[in-house]
Amino acid sequence: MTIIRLGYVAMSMELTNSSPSQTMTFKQFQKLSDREAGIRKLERIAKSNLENCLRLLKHNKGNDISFFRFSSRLIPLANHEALEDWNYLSPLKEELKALGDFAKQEKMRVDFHPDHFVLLNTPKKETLKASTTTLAMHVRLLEGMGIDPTHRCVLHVGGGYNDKEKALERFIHNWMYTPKGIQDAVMLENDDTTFTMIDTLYLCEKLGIPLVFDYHHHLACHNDEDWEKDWERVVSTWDASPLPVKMHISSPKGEKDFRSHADYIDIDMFFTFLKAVQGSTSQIDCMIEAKKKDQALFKLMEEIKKRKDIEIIDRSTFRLK
DNA sequence: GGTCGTCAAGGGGTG
DNA sequence: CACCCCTTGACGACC
Repeated sequence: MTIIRLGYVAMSMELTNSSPSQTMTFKQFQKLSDREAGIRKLERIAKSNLENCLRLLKHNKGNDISFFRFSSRLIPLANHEALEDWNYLSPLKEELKALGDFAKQEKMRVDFHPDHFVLLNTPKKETLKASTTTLAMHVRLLEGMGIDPTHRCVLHVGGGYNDKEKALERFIHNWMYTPKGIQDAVMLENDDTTFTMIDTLYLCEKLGIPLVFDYHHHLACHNDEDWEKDWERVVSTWDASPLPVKMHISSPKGEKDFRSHADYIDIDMFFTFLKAVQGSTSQIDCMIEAKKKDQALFKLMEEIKKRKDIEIIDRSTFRLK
């Protein structure tokens, strides 16, 4: 019997004034006459983001939620090339450790999803360098928290560049030049426009990377692939991971804007997926990507509780009968 | 207190 | 090659 654990992304719609993504744009930073004062301000914003992030984890604990994606904007301008000399880690040591200690103490699965400008298959050297720098920042933050970075960063395969086969091969080529510390942190996700489940499986099996299956993306971009037929292969990409199988769950906003995320999760679509994977592995962690964030998780659980074919474990975890 | 424009990134599509 | 749209949340300006 497969345990299903739900998580949500980055911010809460319930907790007020708890943004972990407050920011200062580079344009604002440049306007400041005193660069050192600007850096101190960046540090104050980062501290507030980390403190709010800890509040979010405590909010999660209070609601039995033990699966959470950190915002990738915790440290504003951390990977900006004009601030390469800024050591953002040392002034944030305590806050990072507090976050990691709490997550470990409460046995929470926490991870990141660096945004879609992080591209490992780009043909441009500068873009690859910036992507590697951004990934290195994510790994450093995890290390600062005292959390093993293994399989904590979900990425897309990248751009198609008018030649999908070549773009896949370039991923492999660039991967060989990617530091091992970053390789170990990466998971790959099928996307909604270019790289299907089978395309992504090709890379994952070849390079030993866990595949995060996004069912909504699959419905948007599948090339007539039968996902159920190859689901076992997806599960196998997690064999060597210390973490359970992970997937993304979201629902289309509408027919016209099918690829956009709806406010909440369509329970019927979710259960169509769950029924098909039932029994395939001991646990699946489902990251809810909905506009209403934690409220979407709570609403989904309310609907799930009404069903007769499930057994509730806690406020974010259940099992199919 | 809503609403709109701006910020930042790379890819992708159009002309 | 030029342009604009995609996406995200924050935030300033405006009435």
